[in-house]
Amino acid sequence: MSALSDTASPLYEKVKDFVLANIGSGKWAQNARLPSENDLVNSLGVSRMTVHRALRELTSEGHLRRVQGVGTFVAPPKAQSTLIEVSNIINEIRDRGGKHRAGVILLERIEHPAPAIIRAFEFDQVKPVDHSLVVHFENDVPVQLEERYVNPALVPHYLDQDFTSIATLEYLQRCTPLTEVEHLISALPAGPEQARLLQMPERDSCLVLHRKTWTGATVATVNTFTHVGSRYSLGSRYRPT
Amino acid sequence: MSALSDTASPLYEKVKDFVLANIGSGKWAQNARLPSENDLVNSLGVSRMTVHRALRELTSEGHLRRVQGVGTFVAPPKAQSTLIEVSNIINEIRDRGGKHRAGVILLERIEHPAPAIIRAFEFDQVKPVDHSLVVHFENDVPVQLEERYVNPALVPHYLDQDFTSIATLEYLQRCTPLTEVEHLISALPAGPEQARLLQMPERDSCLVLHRKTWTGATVATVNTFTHVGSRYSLGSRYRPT
DNA sequence: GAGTGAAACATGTATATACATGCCATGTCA
DNA sequence: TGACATGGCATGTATATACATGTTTCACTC
Repeated sequence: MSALSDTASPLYEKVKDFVLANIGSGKWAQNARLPSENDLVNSLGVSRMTVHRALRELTSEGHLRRVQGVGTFVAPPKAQSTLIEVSNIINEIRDRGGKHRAGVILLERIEHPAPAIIRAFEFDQVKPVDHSLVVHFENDVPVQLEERYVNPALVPHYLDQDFTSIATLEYLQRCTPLTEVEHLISALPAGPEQARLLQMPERDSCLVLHRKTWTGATVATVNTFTHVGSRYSLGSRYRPT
Repeated sequence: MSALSDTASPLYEKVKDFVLANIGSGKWAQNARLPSENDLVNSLGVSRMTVHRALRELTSEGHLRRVQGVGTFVAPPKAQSTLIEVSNIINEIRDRGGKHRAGVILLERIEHPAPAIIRAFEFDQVKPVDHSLVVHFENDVPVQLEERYVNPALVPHYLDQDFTSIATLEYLQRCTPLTEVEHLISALPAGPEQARLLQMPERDSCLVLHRKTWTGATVATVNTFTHVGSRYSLGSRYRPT
């Protein structure tokens, strides 16, 4: 009666999956202490070296934190990729000081079968997709337009999210064990709809961030249009291990 | 008479250092085959598990490529960070097909003590810095302006580089064992000089990539101005291990 | 009560051993 | 000459064992 899966993957992979599942389900919360290696040896029925390898790899991947003589702990959500701070515009406005006000308007929110434009983004073509359109304000001036295509099945409680208080990219980052990320950044003249929503002249430039996230075979896409005049920028910092 | 260092680090670390040293010195060239695990066991005097761990970690770090039943090989220089394909505009133009021509003009190339603007970039303030200004053309139309501040001491043979044939970011990526990378992307109206060099109206938008690379304490900076009308974009794809 | 030392316990490393798995070259047989 | 089997060799995994190293706890001593 083992808690490990019965797939064909190696044992140490099963141990890793077991640990990740417990973290993902919330059973082992952030900074919580894991059972010791010997506990896992007893409860999982594998050798200590196997457990040790699994925990060591999870540590080097950033999921765990280990302290010799003390124990193993769930690491805070890691910066899984670069560009994660990108477009967290709510925080940016907040950091500018007290006299600025951040605001958000949710313009549209529908669930619908994937149309052509979404199929082009390689969405799972069967299930409906949550499409939402959000405008970010600073002092009642629109500075950013976010267009999201997210498969709700992928993200737990995605539909319950409060878009006004939580940065969406940050939330997605937290919840999706992403397997691949693609960023495309360009500067394009605003189309009619973008110009209307951002209250800007129609041919003025938008800074566009197209972000595509894979989790297994499913894809989530976020397009962010930023009014150039707003002088926001997108940044990232990467520190290799 | 072991080939391993006599520092206090663990054995498997010494094996890793030994392998990396042989790769770095060029003794084991790219795609060359390494001695087998058993060979290394005999020549280094450590157990196979220790050798195996070292090689496994180097593989997961992207330095080696291993094929079961075949052997271990020196991996091609890894994509050390995301955004590496960024701005490799020479390749992008070449990939568009035969009817396009890529061109480059080196406008300015001086070595000078770091002025204020460079000190602001946290350069080593003592040594002179190579400053160069390069314009990329497609079919005689300027599409991109690159402004580089590089410490020549950092990059071997940097001054001998042929800017017209080799993508600079690619070259820097190859040569510098970077410890940290920062990207800042913004869309800004072109200033007088940028407008003149890119032959564009002065207030039209530029897509600007500011790239700052640390190697230890020294810093290299590349600013890239792309004319929005050229419809080039900056992209990256990240695949976590 | 304060300080000390040792036990208990955690992770970290190193080794020997065994077997599994995959690739390739060699040799045999048709 | 071609197809196939096989042995050799490479990496991959799993285990038991031993010891090293760092932290906490707790009992004992002064």
